[in-house]
Amino acid sequence: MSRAALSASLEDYLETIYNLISEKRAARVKDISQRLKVNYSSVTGALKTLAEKNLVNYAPYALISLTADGEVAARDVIRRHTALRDFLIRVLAVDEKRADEAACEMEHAISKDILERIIRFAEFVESCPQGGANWTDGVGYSCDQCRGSGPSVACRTNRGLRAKIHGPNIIRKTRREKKR
Amino acid sequence: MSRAALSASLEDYLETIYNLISEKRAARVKDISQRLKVNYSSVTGALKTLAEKNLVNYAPYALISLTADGEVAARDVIRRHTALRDFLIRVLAVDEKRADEAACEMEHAISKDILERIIRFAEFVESCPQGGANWTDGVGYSCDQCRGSGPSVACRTNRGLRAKIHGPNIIRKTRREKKR
DNA sequence: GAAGAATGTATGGAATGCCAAACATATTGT
DNA sequence: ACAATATGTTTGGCATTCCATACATTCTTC
Repeated sequence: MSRAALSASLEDYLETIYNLISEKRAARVKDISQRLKVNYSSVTGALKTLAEKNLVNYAPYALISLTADGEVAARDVIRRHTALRDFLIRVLAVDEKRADEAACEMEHAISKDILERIIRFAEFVESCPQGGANWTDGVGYSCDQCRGSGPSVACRTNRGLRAKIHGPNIIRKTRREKKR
Repeated sequence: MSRAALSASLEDYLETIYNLISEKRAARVKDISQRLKVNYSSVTGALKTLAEKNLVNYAPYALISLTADGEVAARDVIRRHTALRDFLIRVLAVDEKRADEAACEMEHAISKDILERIIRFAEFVESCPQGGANWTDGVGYSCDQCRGSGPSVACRTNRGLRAKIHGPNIIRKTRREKKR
């Protein structure tokens, strides 16, 4: 099929085009160029590539729009971006600006499987009263019972359980895999 | 700071070299090539680049070692890899193989700030019983208090949201994915 | 210790993705 | 309407990173 896995760069273009269209009803080379901080000519080049892949409707000097396929692909990227952003903000307490920047960089390197878990986990942390952790700058995380810096007594009592649930300690050997 | 920010590719080479040296006391072109699934000639090329940057000691046909700077850089990559891997395994309950693969891809796209938080958060989840969430395949996350058939008091307070997490409707089966 | 196997290097070429500068088209202001 | 300006395109060039092929060196084995 045509599902030929887009490069990070092309994903960025798609995402930007989608956002521009939702915000301003139209995407222009100039705006894409500004957002992505690349040269006009880079944008033209990318648009041609995306047009070849049938993801954007592109004609010289005309406004740019997404094809149906392009919209699907863009939404997928944005879903990853949003999920990561939410996770960073809600779970790791990263401020919005940084979370957005970081999501930008990480969104291209995340599998569906892990994305799902991140989404679920963020939802869980948000909704489960037991799961609430608080980030204290310069200190780390604590929950209401564990306030202060180190783990409390209560926290220690359950270590065995934790270990049982999550399995024994982890081997730290790394293995490499071919990239994209 | 001669820190000229390495490419993802060069980081992979460094990491691999480091691991090979710790495992086998020596890094060879052949082994690097195998681990990274690239051609011998790509390895030679990368080694030259790394040598120019004073990160590896490279002489044709000789064993490869890291310089002091190279070792620092490699450890930094590995720290990111390990932290991500641990987080994925311990917090998101991803199986080891996948966690390792994912860490590989994400390790190049993560800022120091966020890395620190991830490390702290994983530590927190590990040590605080209140922060422990459990991933149930096909169901999602739950905490100990939310377990079992009936919702606990704590959970009832949040019933609407909890239904979203625990309810049978949102998540159906584990989905397979490929891509990338 | 030399033939053959294994390992490593050099070269040339391909794909991606960026930029600068020259050129083309469109839009705007008077 | 049309000159000035803004926007978009083309071209050529550079850097990265990979591969295939041919060549070079080192290691192994008889």
